Amino acid sequence: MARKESISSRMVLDTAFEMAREEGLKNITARRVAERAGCSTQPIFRSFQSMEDLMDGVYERAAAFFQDFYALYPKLGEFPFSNLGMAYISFAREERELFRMLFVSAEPKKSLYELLNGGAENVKAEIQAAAAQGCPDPGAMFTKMWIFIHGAACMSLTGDYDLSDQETLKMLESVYRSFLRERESVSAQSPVR
Amino acid sequence: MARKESISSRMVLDTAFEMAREEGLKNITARRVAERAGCSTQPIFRSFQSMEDLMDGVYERAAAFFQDFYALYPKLGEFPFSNLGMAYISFAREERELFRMLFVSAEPKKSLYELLNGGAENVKAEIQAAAAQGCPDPGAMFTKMWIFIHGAACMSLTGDYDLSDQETLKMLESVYRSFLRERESVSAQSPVR
DNA sequence: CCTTTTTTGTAACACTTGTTATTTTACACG
DNA sequence: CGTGTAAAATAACAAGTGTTACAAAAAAGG
Repeated sequence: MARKESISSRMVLDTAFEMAREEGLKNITARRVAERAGCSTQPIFRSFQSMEDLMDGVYERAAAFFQDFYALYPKLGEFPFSNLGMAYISFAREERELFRMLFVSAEPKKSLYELLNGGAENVKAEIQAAAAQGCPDPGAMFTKMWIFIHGAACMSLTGDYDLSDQETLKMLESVYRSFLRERESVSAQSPVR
Repeated sequence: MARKESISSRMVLDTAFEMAREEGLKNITARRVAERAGCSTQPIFRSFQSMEDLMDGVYERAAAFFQDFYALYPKLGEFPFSNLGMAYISFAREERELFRMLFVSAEPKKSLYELLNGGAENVKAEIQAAAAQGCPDPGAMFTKMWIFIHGAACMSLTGDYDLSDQETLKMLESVYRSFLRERESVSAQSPVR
């Protein structure tokens, strides 16, 4: 009875997401998405109420993408935080723009806990693993490890980090062992929410 | 013989810099700078060839601002990296937008060394101080300390870091001592250029 | 006071943006 | 084979951008 849909909202979101992946949210316009999708701007606004709406969708897609990346990341090290750390740093290196969007943008839409695969379960597991290895203050350990991991990830954004995965893994383990030995504890209040 | 200048290029740059300090470079337009400076857009383009030119000036001003901030930062701790670390982290917390512009933006115009007060002198001093305290691999020590410091700074950008200066200082010292004890060394190649 | 010269203000241009009105197109049912 | 209907294309609008042509203003020397 009516014309068949040729540009689905899925296709629009796919296109916008790929662009965001390559160049960030900054220069994504309705016309450029349309051009890349091979259509006019009309199908975009049929699927999404506004560009802001589409950008929200891109953000959600990026969050899901990170969660998949994390879930599928190969287990490289045996010590606590090795998997979380390596996945996080690799994500920053391989998906700079998505990492920026999710973890350093000015208006964070989701907290770290939300982004780490449906809550704090993974984080809790790492903390318990550290405790099992005799860490006197697992909370402080997590705080410090996380700051370090975040630092390496953010450093890769500006091209100031060029260690290989192997070197990174070795460094993370070395840092973890350093922290494990340290008796002094940081304040009880964790900076990571 | 001619009309007296009422809006100097200095005034224009001051205005644009203050705006960048508050909200970043993103939404700075000729008309908004003019409005805030209390003039039309004309004096802006008399002083600067283009908006890009003005933004370059803002960046240079931000770099100088950071160097002053660093130079004048009170000496809070005695251990190596305490001054550099505390100044860097405080700068990130107190001047989020400037920190973003200088240290996490996609197109870094100046390297870290250039930004750290005219070269690597301060960094070298920290490394030598660490060596004097018996650090077996001062280069690796610097790499790890710097990653940690950068991590804390970047974490404060998203509101995920809320330790006080005192707590931060204690944590930095604790981390430094952890690294000092660690015998294992990271790869010889430093990620920080 | 008048003229010259430079600075400033006004207004415009060309372009890009999100968004929407309107026309065209293509499908599926009668 | 029309014909109604939803989708897509076209083209427009309003707002905002950098930038510039041009007119108004102000200072200083004659």
